[in-house]
Amino acid sequence: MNVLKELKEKGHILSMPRIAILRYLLEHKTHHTAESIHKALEQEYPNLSLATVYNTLKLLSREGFIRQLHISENRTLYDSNTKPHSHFLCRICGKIEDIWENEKTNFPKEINGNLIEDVHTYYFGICRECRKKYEKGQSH
Amino acid sequence: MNVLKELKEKGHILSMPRIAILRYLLEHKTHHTAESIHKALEQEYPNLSLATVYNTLKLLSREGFIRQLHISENRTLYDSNTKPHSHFLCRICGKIEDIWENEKTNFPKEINGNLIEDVHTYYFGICRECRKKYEKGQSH
DNA sequence: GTTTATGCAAAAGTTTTGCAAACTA
DNA sequence: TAGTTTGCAAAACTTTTGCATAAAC
Repeated sequence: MNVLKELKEKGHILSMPRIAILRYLLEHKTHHTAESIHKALEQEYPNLSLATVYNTLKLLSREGFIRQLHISENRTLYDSNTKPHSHFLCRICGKIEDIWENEKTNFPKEINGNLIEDVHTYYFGICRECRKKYEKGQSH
Repeated sequence: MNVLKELKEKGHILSMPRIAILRYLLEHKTHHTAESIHKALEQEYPNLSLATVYNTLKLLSREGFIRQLHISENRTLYDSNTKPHSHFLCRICGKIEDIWENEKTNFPKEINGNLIEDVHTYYFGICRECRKKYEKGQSH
């Protein structure tokens, strides 16, 4: 994996837990919590600790291999899909959906003298499926 | 205050803590944490509890009097300025700045079948002041 | 008088940290 | 071997909750 090489070139040790977590994230390019990653790997790596998962996720965020999302309340999500995109959260069922908008790739590089390095856009509302359920409920 | 009347009309009791917190928020239209509000009011209301601040902020968010921001890590910010605007977070000093963009008032009402009710846009980068310091540091 | 909110303390949940042991280079 | 990282447990933080008391309507 190219990413492992990159991580090493940035001066970090390629430990077992790091390789395992990174491989899992690359094979599952979606949103994860530290706990969900830990759960997913605990069969294969029985003594992987949650603290290590947290520390690794922090490292991978710092180095730009994943993105942290703060769309859900009081819990960080880690997105292993780093292509620029937005997110939608359904306030009924809690589902999060990727939103692909062309203009998100070219955001302003400066606003009021502030250097802009990244943008996160979160949409909130009611998803397709919940709308259907709701409309059915209304119609009879 | 008109807002107090509104709160009452929505079926909520106008208790002392609620009036105090709401008045404070209206007089300080910026970003707060539950703790900062509690600190600001503890001289005037010595036995105001932090739990009540949290409960009141949740109520006010639900009723649309304030907006919750999740731009900082692992701590909710409450914005008493409800006019549609975005936010910028400096990754050096941690300062948060309001960003006023015209297009933020008319976001799409539907994306891929999902009903969009609200949008939060967070910009990340380096603020004016930190850029100056950094550029000075580079120049000698 | 009935209902709802408060304050306190305890609980719950997420994330971080200290440190001896284990691992990587 | 030197320097990092790990796992564990404990700590740190933010936020929520249960319940008797107090306040609002």
